[in-house]
Amino acid sequence: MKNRIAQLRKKQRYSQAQFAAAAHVTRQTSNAIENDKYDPSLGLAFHLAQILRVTVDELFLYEGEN
Amino acid sequence: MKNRIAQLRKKQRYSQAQFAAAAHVTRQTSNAIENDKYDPSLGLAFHLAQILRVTVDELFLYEGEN
DNA sequence: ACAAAATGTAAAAGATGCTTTACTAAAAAA
DNA sequence: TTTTTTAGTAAAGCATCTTTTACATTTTGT
Repeated sequence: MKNRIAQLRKKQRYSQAQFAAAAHVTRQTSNAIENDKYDPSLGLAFHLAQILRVTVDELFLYEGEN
Repeated sequence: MKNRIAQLRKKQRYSQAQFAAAAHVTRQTSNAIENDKYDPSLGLAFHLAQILRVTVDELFLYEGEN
């Protein structure tokens, strides 16, 4: 699943560390998600979307992968 | 996190078993999610939303829980 | 060029999601 | 009421997500 985290994070001038702190997760988690190492939990997906002021559907691009 | 799965599933006249089959998960998984035992993975959330023809944001109600 | 900040990555451990097997209870249909 | 279908629940095991600690590389600022 692809996402637009990096794009939107940069637009709001967050570093990965700042963004991770805002989301109450570690920088490693934030980085892994941003770089498609794995998908976040649903709750975290909502939280990230909220911080970036978009919907979950706008932040993540689901392509029937499975 | 609350959800509207039961409501929308019934509207489309799926049994839990039929719905689970459509989603390619077990009936137990479908039932547990529907009854708020745990949240689905993000991928499954998208899949369920797709089957019920709503967005993830419409299907799940995030209330800043955590 | 040098220092500082930001990003990428890895391994181990704990937490959560999903499956399998199996059994019970409630609701619908006959 | 009896049968059949649908829904709820539980425990064990494997898979995935997240943290912690730690280090390497790249980018930015001076």
